[in-house]
Amino acid sequence: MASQAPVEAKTQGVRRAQAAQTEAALKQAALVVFARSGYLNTKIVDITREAGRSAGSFYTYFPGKEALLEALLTDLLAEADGQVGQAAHSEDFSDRAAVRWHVATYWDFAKHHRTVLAALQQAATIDDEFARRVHELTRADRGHMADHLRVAQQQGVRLPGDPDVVALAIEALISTFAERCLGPKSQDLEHPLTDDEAIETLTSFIAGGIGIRD
Amino acid sequence: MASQAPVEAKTQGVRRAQAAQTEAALKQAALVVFARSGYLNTKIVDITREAGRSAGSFYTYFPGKEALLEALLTDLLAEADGQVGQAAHSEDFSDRAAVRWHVATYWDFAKHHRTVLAALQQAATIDDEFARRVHELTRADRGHMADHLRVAQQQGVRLPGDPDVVALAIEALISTFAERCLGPKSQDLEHPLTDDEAIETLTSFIAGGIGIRD
DNA sequence: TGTACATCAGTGAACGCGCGTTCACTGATGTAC
DNA sequence: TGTACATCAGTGAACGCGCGTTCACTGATGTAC
Repeated sequence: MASQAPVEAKTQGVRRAQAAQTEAALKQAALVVFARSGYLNTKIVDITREAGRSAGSFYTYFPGKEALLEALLTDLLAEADGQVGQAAHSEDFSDRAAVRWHVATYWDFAKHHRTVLAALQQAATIDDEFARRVHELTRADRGHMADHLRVAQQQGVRLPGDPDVVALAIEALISTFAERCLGPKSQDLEHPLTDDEAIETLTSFIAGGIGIRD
Repeated sequence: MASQAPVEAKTQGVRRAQAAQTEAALKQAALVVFARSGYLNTKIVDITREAGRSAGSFYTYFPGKEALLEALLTDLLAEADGQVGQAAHSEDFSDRAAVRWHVATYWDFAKHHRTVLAALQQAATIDDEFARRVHELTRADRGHMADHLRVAQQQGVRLPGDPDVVALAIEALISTFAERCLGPKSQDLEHPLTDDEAIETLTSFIAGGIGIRD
């Protein structure tokens, strides 16, 4: 496997590949351990042990646990950006389908990235810088949603409050509900939901909540 | 002040009073520091310094930070129990007023106890035992709410999903929205809401969300 | 292709910081007579 | 009321654990000639 590297990469190649592999192994191991114990409970050696490396090896790639989490966040954003625009969607939240599209998109995202999202949340708890970044990241979403809500307003929908406030409420609802259902320590429901049930329930709840009468 | 203690309490009284005062000072100081820095970032000496005592003094009253938080939780529950039944309320969530009553009650509770609630949340992040207790405490609320939703269902209201799931969604919405608006680090809104605006918006959102057409 | 030297990923024992926790001590309060 | 001793809240320096971080070392990979 590793010995079958491309011929043109012979020079410097093995070392570079080794390094890349170790860095990837550390990130992957971090995801495993974060999911098992949570970001805050994870020690550097937990990660290196899971990755099958020595403790010192960690610092070749990351100056600390925070930097590793930032790398995971960068990966996540890169992946998310890669998927942007892959599907056009309606701007108009007076349309239930537009609401559903947003709910489903966030649900899939939250499901796929639940470990990193939970880790970011935990990091934000004790680290103001992470708190700021998480807040910044979600602000875009809220603004986006508020715009959609304003469109709906112009269509005659009577919102339960200011669009920015309602957007905050929707975000609170979806993200916390997703966390409780998908999170590593979801103990909240006896009967686990299918994705579709969750998305349908959230969509109906939000559609009704913002005043869509269908 | 301290020297004007009641005459009948002379024997043993000063010592007991001193002890009680120190314990209270530590709890009060903990609330101040938790609000300022968060539970997880708070060190024992931060609390004793805020209380104007020495580090060692802490352990006369609490075996550790967790025990202090548990004491604060006990106080909170005692206070909440003292207020139970002070107002009868409608069981029927097909009535918007019943929904509003619940929202307002939780909102006042969350506002009054926001520091302890945030601290518990943080403790639950790294401590399974606290996670279990928080989950246990909120389960009662969810069950309560699910019952109300079932009543509404019998009144012909078409819920967006299973009553237990909808109750989970409502709890997620209210608690996270309250945390974002009231929490020590609420940076989420440019224009802070009045309590009434928040309660009205939440009530309308939830009433619409569970299918009440008013 | 071969040899001698340079570079670098990876190791793990050791170091040291931060902070929780202890403990010998002080002085005030309480008790006994 | 007074005296001698006992108890206990409170002190803060010191101890030590846990864990992040470093660093001298190894062996494999890469380079020069």
